[in-house]
Amino acid sequence: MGSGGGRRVGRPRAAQRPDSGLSPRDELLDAAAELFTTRGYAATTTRAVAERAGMRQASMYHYVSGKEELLAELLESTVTPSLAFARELLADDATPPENRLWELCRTDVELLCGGPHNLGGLYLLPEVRAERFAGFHAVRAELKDTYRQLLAATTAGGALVKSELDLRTDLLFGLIEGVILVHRSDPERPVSAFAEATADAALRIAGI
Amino acid sequence: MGSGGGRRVGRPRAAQRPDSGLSPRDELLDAAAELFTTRGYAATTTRAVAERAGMRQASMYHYVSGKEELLAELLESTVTPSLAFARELLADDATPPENRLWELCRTDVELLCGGPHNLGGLYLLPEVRAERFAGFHAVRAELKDTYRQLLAATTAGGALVKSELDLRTDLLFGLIEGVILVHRSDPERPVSAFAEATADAALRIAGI
DNA sequence: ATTATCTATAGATCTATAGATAATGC
DNA sequence: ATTATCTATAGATCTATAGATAATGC
Repeated sequence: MGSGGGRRVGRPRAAQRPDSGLSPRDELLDAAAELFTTRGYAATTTRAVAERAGMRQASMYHYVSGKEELLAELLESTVTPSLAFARELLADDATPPENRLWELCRTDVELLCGGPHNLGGLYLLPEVRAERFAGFHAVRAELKDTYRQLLAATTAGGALVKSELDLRTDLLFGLIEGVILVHRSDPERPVSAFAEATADAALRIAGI
Repeated sequence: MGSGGGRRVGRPRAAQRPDSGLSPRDELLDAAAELFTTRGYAATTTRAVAERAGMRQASMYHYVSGKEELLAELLESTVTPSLAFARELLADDATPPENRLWELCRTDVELLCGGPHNLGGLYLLPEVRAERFAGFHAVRAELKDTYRQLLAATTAGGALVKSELDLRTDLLFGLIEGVILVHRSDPERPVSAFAEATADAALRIAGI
């Protein structure tokens, strides 16, 4: 797929552009990511997404059923890698829980703030709370639970009663997701040093 | 203003409701706060705001020029009290800076998460970045600068070079605003204990 | 023949204005 | 007369479908 040199089946696009190397569906997802994070979901029209992806508004429907599908896919694609890594860390009982928790924080900040668009910013969209995105919420809840388990496994965390552990988990997870706001206000800051500093801060919050 | 017993000038409203005690403009602001925070700004129609406030869509224009004015006013009304209090604290040199910073964090969390609607949630709307809301951004920037100055005045903060101080300020301010996300995910949690716990966490982040 | 795209558009909004109406105030 | 509201609607969208078109593939 992707390029292929030139000749492609089907009517040519009206506005020809240099081949991006992406499949048309990925071009749409990329365009949607950019527009949803900067202008918001409701404020982004199907026309804006399609034209940014290099096609006409109606052609979009050849690849997706509408805006909702684009947002659902973008959301899941951001949280799924986090969860996969979190599960690995949870299983790795050769490393002290404190170190694993730090590493989880650091990679999550990298994932939320790295990449071309501010994908983490999607989490802030009010529309995300809709039932339609239950899949995303389920994965995110499982990720949060991994934070809780790792925190509970630390020396400091082991000493907490449930309500305290829950509060610490919420603050910890809140700091990690809140980092989206910090990144948004200064997108130029180098991500990797920032991710480490945030992981340090996260452990301090957790009382470690 | 407000009630007055009953008899009011002008054509009666089509859908009569018990007197809320608020002026019509405040009824509109209240309705907008609820809808903007839950559904988002772009997704909220002028009709939805007006009817929730108890009047017909067109009547809204008697009080405001449109949705933008409502959002601008709501934004400023949330951040202005924070800044007023922050200035007081900055001037109060009888109290140790550590205690003043803690108090600032605590009250800001109360202001962001207290109140009937999740007003802090307005900060998360993508539309807020628009030039139109420069007034809000200016006030917010001044508030953030107060955090920086208080942090710099602490023993721990005084030892930091500028770039470190900036990073700590960003993380600290990010935690406070990120608390909106935590509150959103569990609005039932009692605010005042939560505000204190967040202030504790904030000072730990700041390295105090 | 199959495919990817296009153009055109119906139907459903949504905003903001124009002008009518039903109260009180004097 | 003044005021707060109403009803009606023009003009500007925006979404999703129908049907045409311009490529390649066989």
